[in-house]
Amino acid sequence: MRLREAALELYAERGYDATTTSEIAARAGVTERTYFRHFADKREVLFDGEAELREVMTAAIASAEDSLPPLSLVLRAYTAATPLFVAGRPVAERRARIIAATPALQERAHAKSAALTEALISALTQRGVPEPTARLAARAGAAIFERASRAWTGTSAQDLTSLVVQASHELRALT
Amino acid sequence: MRLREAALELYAERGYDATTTSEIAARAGVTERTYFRHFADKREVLFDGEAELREVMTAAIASAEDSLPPLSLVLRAYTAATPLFVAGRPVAERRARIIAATPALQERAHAKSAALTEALISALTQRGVPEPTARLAARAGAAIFERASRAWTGTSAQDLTSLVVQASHELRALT
DNA sequence: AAGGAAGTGACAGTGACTGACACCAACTAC
DNA sequence: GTAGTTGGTGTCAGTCACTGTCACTTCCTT
Repeated sequence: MRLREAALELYAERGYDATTTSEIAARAGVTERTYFRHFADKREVLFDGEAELREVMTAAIASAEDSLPPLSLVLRAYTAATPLFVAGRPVAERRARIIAATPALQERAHAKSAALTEALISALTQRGVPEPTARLAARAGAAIFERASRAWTGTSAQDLTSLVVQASHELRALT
Repeated sequence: MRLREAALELYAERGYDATTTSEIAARAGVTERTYFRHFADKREVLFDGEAELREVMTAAIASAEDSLPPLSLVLRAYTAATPLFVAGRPVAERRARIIAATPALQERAHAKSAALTEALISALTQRGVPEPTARLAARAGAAIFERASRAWTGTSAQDLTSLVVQASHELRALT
């Protein structure tokens, strides 16, 4: 979508607050009205990989072996999504800079990851995990993955999966 | 503040989307402009206990005994804040209903609790806890407290602190 | 009494977002 | 082939969240 690219450019060039949706639309060669037919609001342009991510991760939970404990299911979901992260790397980096500079976008980012966590919880409960346990597992998994992910983008050398395992041990050590 | 009460009433009566900031101001007996001198935006009226909460919790971490491990510090912070939760109970309940019915407010709520987590992380690192460990502990603590808090509002019978301990064991069992 | 700080009202302006209607392609049915 | 349907778009008008600016009051200080 050209709107996405246009927004990415403009937000990077002059900042989120200083760009109007009308400008984004203009750079993409369409009308402001058309912009709002594709994205719900000014922020949403930067957050539409989410749906695919959610599907991949919930599918990973749904199709995992029966023997796995809840937290492993969650971690499995995250590692199943690593191809998406790797593929989206170049865009994700530009995006991250913009979000880091814009409180309104950070808010949306938190909402998205909260929604993702809810989706994982729902995938777990559909497999029979009781809801309170599912909540705890999903949030623990998110914490573990965030920790691993930070280490990953920091060094960018190691394998993500092994970093996840390592972070799990760290969490275990904390409890 | 009368603006807070006015907003609470109007959001409950006709819903968040269907009330204007102008109406809130009018019910409080002031101008819309005055509303925006007190609150940054239409959502913020419902979220200003946050500052006090953050101070109490970070102070609890800063003033705890030296021997406590990171996760205990975080849980200590949450239990230190329970008087605030108890005191704010009646308002919190009305507030919760409104937030549950309004995606925009849920977004803000997530942002607030993320900001709180960041504050706890910072309080931990100021005590010498390395940042990655602090992040993990803060997020684990948040997960534990959420679980305990849900059980608390559900039954409303038991002591919150013991529910926190119980939730900690649940998390330990998951790892 | 003079002056400064803090809170407010009035007013004008920008920009995000919505609803309604018309237009134009491409594809389907008959 | 023509009619109708579907999906994407432009246009226009309108609402409302939010901001900058100026003037005014009140209260507190010196």
